[in-house]
Amino acid sequence: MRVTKRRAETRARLLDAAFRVFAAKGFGPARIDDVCAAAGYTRGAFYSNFSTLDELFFALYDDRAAVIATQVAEALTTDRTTPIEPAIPEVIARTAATLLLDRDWLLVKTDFLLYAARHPEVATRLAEHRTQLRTAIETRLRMMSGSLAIPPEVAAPAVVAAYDGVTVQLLLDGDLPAARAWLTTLLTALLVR
Amino acid sequence: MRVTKRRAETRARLLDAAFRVFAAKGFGPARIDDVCAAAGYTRGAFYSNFSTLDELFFALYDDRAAVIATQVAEALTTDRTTPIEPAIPEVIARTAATLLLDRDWLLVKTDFLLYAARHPEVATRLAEHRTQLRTAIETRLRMMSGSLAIPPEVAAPAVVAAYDGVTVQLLLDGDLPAARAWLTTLLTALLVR
DNA sequence: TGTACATCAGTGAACGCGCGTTCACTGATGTAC
DNA sequence: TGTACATCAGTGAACGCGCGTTCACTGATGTAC
Repeated sequence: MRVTKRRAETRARLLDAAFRVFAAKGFGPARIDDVCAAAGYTRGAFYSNFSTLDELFFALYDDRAAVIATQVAEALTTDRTTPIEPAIPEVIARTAATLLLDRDWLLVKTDFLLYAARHPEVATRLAEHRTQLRTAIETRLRMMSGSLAIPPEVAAPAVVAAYDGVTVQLLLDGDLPAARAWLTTLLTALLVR
Repeated sequence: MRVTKRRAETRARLLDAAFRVFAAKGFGPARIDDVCAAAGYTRGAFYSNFSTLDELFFALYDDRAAVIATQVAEALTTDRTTPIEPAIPEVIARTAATLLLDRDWLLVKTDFLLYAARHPEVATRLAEHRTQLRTAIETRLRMMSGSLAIPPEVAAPAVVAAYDGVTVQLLLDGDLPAARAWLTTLLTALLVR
C-alpha cells in the first residue's frame, strides 16, 4: 500500500466528524453528506474509505470503545505513587467520574446499543466491550473484596448496571455532575456493607 | 364529528402496526408504507389520521406509556385479599416481573429515549412517564420503609435506575427470565438491609 | 324499518425531492533514476 | 538532492431510486325523512 499517510488522515477526520454528526443528529437521520461536510470533504472521500454508513458507524464504535476501555482500566489501576490502600469511597468516586465523562459518547453508544439489539450479529461487538469493562471493574473490586457487601463477581455487573441506569437519566436531563453524584450514591448503597 | 367509529379503529390499527414495525426495525428505518402495509391500509389512511411519522410515534408512546404506568401502579398496590403484609422478597419479585414484561416495549421506549435526548421539547413527555413510575414505586416503598436499607425517596429512583440498567442487558441478550432474576438480585442488594 | 342523500375515510396513481451511488477527471503524493 | 513519471486519493457532476406528499376518486358510513 502507498500514500497511506493521506488516507489515514482522511479516515481519521471522517471518523471524528461522524462522531459529532451521530451525537448531534443520531445515526438514523445522519446522511453521508453530513459527515463529509463536517469533515471538510466531498462524498467521494467517503466512498474511497468506506462503502456504507453502517461500516463507518461500526469502525467508529470499535475505535472509541477501545479508547474508553483503556481509560477505565487505567483509572481503576491502583495508583503506585499512593502506597496507602485507598478508601472505598475514593475508588467509587473515581469510578463514577471515569465512567461518566462525555454525554456525546453515551448518545452514540446508545444508538449502537439499539442497533445491536436489532442485529444480533452486531451485538457481539458490544458484548465484547462490556466484558472488557466488567473485567476491569471486577479486577479492581477483588482488591477490596473484604470490604464489599457482595462478592466481586456479582458486584462488577452490578456496577455496570448502575452505570447503564444512571446513563438513561443523564441522557434525559443532561446534568453530568448530578449523574456522577447519583452514580456515587448508588454504588455506595450497592457495594459498601 | 361523524363516522368516528371507523376512524378510531383505523387509528388504533395504525398504532398497533406502528408498534410492531418500530420494535422490529426501529423508528429511524421505519417507513410510512411499512406501517400502512402492516396495518392493512394504503398511505392515504395514514395521512388521513396523522401528518408525520413523528406525530404517530409520539401518540404511540403516550398511549403505551399510560397503559404501562397503570399496570405498574396496579401491580404494586397491596392486594386487599391478602391481609398479611407481604414479605419484601415477594414485593421485589413482583416489581421485577411487572417492570420487565415485554422486550419490544423496551426497544420502542429506548428509541423514544434517544429521540427525547436530542429534542429537549419532547423530553418532558418521557420525564412525566418516569415521574409516574417513580411515584408509584415510592408509594409502595413507604409502606415498608421500616425494613428498607435506604429511605424511600432515594430507594424509588434507585429502583428505576436498576430497571434501566437491567434493560440495557436485556436489549442485548434478549433473555427475559435472566433479566428478571438479575433485577431481583439488584433490588435485594439495594433495598434490603 | 326502509330509502335517498350527503359527507367523509381510505384508495392508489402521480409527482418530485433528497440522497445514495457511480465514474471520468485532476492534482497530490510517493517512487525510480 | 532534483526531476520525470506512475499511481492513487479525493472531486463533483450526473444518474436514478426510494419514499414522502398530494389529490381526484369511490364506496362506506351515518343522517334525514
